[in-house]
Amino acid sequence: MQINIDILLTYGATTKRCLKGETIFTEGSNPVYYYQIIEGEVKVCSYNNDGKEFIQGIFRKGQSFGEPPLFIDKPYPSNAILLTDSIIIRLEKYTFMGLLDEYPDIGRSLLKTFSCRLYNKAVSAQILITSSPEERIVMFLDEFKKQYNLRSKQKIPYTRQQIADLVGLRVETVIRALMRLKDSGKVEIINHRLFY
Amino acid sequence: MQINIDILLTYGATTKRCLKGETIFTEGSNPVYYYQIIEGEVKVCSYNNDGKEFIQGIFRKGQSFGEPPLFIDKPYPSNAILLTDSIIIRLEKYTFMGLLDEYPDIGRSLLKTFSCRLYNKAVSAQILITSSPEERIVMFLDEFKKQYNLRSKQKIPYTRQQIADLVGLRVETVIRALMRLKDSGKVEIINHRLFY
DNA sequence: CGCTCGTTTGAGAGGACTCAAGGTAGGTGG
DNA sequence: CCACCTACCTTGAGTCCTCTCAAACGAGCG
Repeated sequence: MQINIDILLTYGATTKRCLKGETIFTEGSNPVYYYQIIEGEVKVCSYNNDGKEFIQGIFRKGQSFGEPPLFIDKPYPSNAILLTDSIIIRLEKYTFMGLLDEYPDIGRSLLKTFSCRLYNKAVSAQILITSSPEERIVMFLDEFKKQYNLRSKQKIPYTRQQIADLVGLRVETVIRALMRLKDSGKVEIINHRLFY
Repeated sequence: MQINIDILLTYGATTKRCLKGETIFTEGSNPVYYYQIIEGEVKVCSYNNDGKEFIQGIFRKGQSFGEPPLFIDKPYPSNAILLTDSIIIRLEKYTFMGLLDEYPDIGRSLLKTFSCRLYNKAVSAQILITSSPEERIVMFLDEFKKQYNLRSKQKIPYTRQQIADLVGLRVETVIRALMRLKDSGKVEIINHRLFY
């Protein structure tokens, strides 16, 4: 989802520079803004009782995030945290709703975005119930590449810890699985960098 | 999501009686219809490489299902199978899109539905990465009750197998976890029937 | 009664997790 | 240019517990 920045500004949106590690919203709080990334990276994540982190998704330049709770009367189920220094533009919830009324196309593309996300969630649920760590990781990598239309042997822009948090495993397990995947030729690891 | 049946019929939707076990659509096939349940129950599920089933969701009377792929050019990521004899109404994809144009309210409520589902998926991802079976099940039951606004000590309308397939465990594990939950007083089991 | 579908119980194996420690790369500052 | 720091990666050993397989029990229905 991406709304033209000029339109957002016309509607009174404000931009803000933020630092790596800053929190945009937290689990349990009530949604007030529509957010879109002008520059930088955001992770949306939550924690289970053990304190284990699960990354619902990582959003990059141009993408919006955290919209669903705006439409239903529920607090955020997750946290949004900056992975890098970023510039974020945000628009007040009610203004955003007005904008939706004015521009039916935005509603339509939001439907598309949500559809896409639901699709991805269906796939990632699939990943989460797969028992073999190798399979989980390969499924995740496949999905990642499909999402960004990448060809073979791309550098994977995730740390082992992030992969672990995305597929629901522990770092050590991810590392050991990646080793086996390297041995069987499915991935390449050059100087600790992962390629697929 | 629920569209008025008369409107659907006006637009040329057709209703059909179907039998328990029938498949409405299958993983990998291309979406052609919007579906809504007039009577009965549908499970949307997929299978991982081990053949283990994962239930993405169970839909009941009045609900629509399988809409997201209509909006993006992707095949279904899951199968839809009838859990009971049912009556299903379906509308051709392109007609459905036209209907969306005519009735902005439908688009709006679809956004709400999708938001709800994304919210639930966020929660269920949370469930899937939780290690303790007891916790998984309790989280699932909590979510189920919240979704339907139920109070305490409700009969849970799922078989152990279905719970297992919903939270990503094996039947036996679910049964043993339920036993422990019964012992600790968190659930009640009367004559094999589960209450929470 | 006899079928079917769902539930229960037991024993054993495998493998992810945990904890603890050490290694490596890239950036910073003296 | 080197020492240091931090974030990330890697390895090992041991435990725990889910999964697997196999078998039996229970309830509902024609």
